[in-house]
Amino acid sequence: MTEKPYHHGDLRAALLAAAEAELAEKGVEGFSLRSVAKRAGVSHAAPAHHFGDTQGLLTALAVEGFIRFQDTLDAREQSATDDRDRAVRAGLGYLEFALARPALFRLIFSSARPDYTAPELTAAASRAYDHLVGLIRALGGDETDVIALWATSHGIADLSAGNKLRTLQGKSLAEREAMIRSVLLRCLPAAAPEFARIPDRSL
Amino acid sequence: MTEKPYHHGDLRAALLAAAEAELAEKGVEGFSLRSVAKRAGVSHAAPAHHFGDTQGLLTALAVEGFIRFQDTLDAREQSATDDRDRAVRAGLGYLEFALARPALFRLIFSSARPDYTAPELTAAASRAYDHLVGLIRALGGDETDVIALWATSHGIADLSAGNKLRTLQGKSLAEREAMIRSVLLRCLPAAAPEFARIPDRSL
DNA sequence: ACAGTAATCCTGACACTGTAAAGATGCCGA
DNA sequence: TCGGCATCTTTACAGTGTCAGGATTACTGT
Repeated sequence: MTEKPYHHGDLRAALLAAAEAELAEKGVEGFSLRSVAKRAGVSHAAPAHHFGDTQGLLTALAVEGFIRFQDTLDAREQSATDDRDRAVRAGLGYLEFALARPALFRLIFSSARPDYTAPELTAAASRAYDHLVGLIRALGGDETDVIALWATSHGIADLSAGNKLRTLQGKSLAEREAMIRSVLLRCLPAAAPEFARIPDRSL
Repeated sequence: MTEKPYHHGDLRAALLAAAEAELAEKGVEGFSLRSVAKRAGVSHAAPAHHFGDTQGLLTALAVEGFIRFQDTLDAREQSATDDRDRAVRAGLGYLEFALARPALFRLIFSSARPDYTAPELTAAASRAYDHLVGLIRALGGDETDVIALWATSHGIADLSAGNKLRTLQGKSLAEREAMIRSVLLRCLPAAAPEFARIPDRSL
């Protein structure tokens, strides 16, 4: 039987997985490095070699978080009917991620614990941002439109992750999505002029 | 001379002030109760009597935070020209507070450390929410409009507090306010029908 | 095949943290 | 005045992050 070899084999990945579980249970503020090591069945100082310190581990976890975040958005955008619908779906994906992994969401967007000067992290974050810019560009939007879509998507997601939006929680899933869609649509750049006046059937 | 009497006099208020300073310097995640006690020039166990534990202190601080938050919004709304402008100014106040006290902002909106079941805290939070609902009601809006204004205001504020909106940081203050105003205006319920079509002069 | 080196992981230690228990101090009412 | 009580301190303990040094294993060149 494998009696726990001295060398783990892939401790780095195991620690990242343990860290994600720890994060999901305790949140960013209750995150403990020693507890992560215990989860991975390894000594409390083992993570140091792979990640340096706690900040290093959380930075690596944030990188992974950004990738999963983008994956969630991409998955939703797959089934888009046009560019406008695509942007709206991105916003819904934003919310989906925040609800599915609230702690990870907080880590990558509202925590000071990761090192945001680390090149891998800035790269991962920039990738997500560039993707957003692409969505708006496709609609002929400008900087203001980018801020509008991002801020609104982020606001809905962040408030939902913190259970602040009680109004939405009472509704059914269909009702919720409908409300959010209508909110997100307001943020998009105005449709082509010949259709801009048609009340609510831009889709 | 006052040679440090055994009884402080108003330690509760002094601790709250020290806690706010600690929060501003170290952030929610670096907040230390012992360090707060040291700031107030008192033993590390002194806060226990007034606030129970760290959560109690942070809860009390969050209550104060909500009050200041609302004060910031109110101040901005004072100089509003009409209900529409009032709602926009509220959003700008939201941002102002987040930039002036990012850590306090995080504490009341994105932290799991305060006890959100505490009646004083839920009361303070509800007051802010009710005020927002009032703003939307005055414009003839519904639940969706409340979410739209809140989420967008919150998104801009939260992203700005975390220095994520590099786009805005480059601009001048006037440019920034103009962009945000235009974003917030999209979230408001449509203006009265006879003015709805006028391109950009709803103000 | 084998020795040396580097990578990996562990043990032990230190300073710091939050919390609880028990003692010291001074205020205030009976 | 004096006892009770709120207030604050001291002491203690378990848990945390990080560092230094030692143990174990894998890998590399010969």
